[in-house]
Amino acid sequence: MPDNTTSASNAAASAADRAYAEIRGLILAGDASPGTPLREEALADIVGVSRTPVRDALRRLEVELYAARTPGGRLVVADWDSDDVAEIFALRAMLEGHAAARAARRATPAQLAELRHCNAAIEAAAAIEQPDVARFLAENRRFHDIILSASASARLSTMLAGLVEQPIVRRTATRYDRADLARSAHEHSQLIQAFAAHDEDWARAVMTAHIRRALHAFQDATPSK
Amino acid sequence: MPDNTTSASNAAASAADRAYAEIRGLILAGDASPGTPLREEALADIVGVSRTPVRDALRRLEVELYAARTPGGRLVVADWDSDDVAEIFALRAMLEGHAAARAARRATPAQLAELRHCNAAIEAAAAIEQPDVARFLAENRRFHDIILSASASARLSTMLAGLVEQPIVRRTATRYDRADLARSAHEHSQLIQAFAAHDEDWARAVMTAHIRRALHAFQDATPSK
DNA sequence: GTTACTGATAATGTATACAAAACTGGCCAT
DNA sequence: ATGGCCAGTTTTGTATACATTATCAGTAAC
Repeated sequence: MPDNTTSASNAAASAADRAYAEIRGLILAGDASPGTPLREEALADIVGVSRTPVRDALRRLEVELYAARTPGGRLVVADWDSDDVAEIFALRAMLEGHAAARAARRATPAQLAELRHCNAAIEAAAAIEQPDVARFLAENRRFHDIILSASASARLSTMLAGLVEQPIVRRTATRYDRADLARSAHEHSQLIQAFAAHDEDWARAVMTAHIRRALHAFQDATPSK
Repeated sequence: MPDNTTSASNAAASAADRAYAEIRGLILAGDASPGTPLREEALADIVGVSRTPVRDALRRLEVELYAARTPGGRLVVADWDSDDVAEIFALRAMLEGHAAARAARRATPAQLAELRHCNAAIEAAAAIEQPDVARFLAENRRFHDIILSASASARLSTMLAGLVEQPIVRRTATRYDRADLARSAHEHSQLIQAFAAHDEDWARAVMTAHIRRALHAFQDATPSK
């Protein structure tokens, strides 16, 4: 699966992809706080490539709203307040709900099997004493990707691409509640049931609830910022 | 208003913007039919700029799904079947409905006045014997832009930017039904009422209905393709 | 006749040099 | 002091040359 935007630092990827991953990493890690200018040449030096692929990466980050443009055309690290996070989750709830509805209509037996397999891995990662959070995040991401591809809409995939990981990655810094992880897995299994029944409304409702709960889990885990 | 992506061919705009407008024009006019390769150098010759701004333009067109990438990384004009159009309208209905709900909460008296003024222009364009379709389209676009800015969500604006004009521009080729135009204006006035009452649900419902009706008007006006 | 390979060809990806525009500081006038 | 203006500097925008990768035609082996 050529999902190079997911993997952390694929050495074989193109210079533009490496620049994208690295700069996004700087932003998400907080090394570049909101408002910090993103200067092409400086970033080119950091990444070790020329300005051209850096420009490419910055354009992508701008579309995904990691970066914002000043009136004069310069880029700075975007500022995300709590309203922004709520808005992201609201949009995710709508769009992923829609994707789930479409997936319920189209899901093939093979895709259902894949989802079950994936969710089993998620449960395994959540069930143990010290939950394997990295594994959980990776498999969770894959679960949602499978649904997205089952929904068979390039537009949805494009729109959600910029939305999915953003808050999740930040939350990685905080610690996960084991109960939350188990709840996620349970909601996933409900989702699979809805797909198996080809019930669009059910799938949409479960997905919407799933995302909304994630919002509140996120807010609870994030002190105040 | 720095909305350069809307105007047809702003001579003062940057090379990248001109390339974007011109290439998109080629696609929407049908001069480049679906599947046609979009070669950077050839397009650079056509637009009269170098490959660099053409690359920029193509990246934008790719994000907005005017162009699709082949497995090897080459770009071709994207193919839009009727399912695709229906999907675009479904997404627009969700996202613009959401925007309307947010706008209902936030709309200022100044924005309401602007919307009323704008809709008066739309009614004027629709009321005359030979409707001024160009004027109608321009003002209609402005109407929706005002709502979008009243919704105060950069994310929504970004996401909808790539969605709004696409089917509308194509429909320009077909002739508009005068009754459709009048209906649009009427629905807009309902929308303004909902904003004035700060009723989010009402605004969302009216907007959703507005877009869904537009879908069916579009489908009726488009023979079969 | 079909398939697998190999080289030529043509496209995109990257680096760098140059042009244009925007920010910064200081100066001058009020 | 404050506000506007002008030059220097920095930063982005554009052009072009080079590197790398994908495509395709032709050929040989089966």
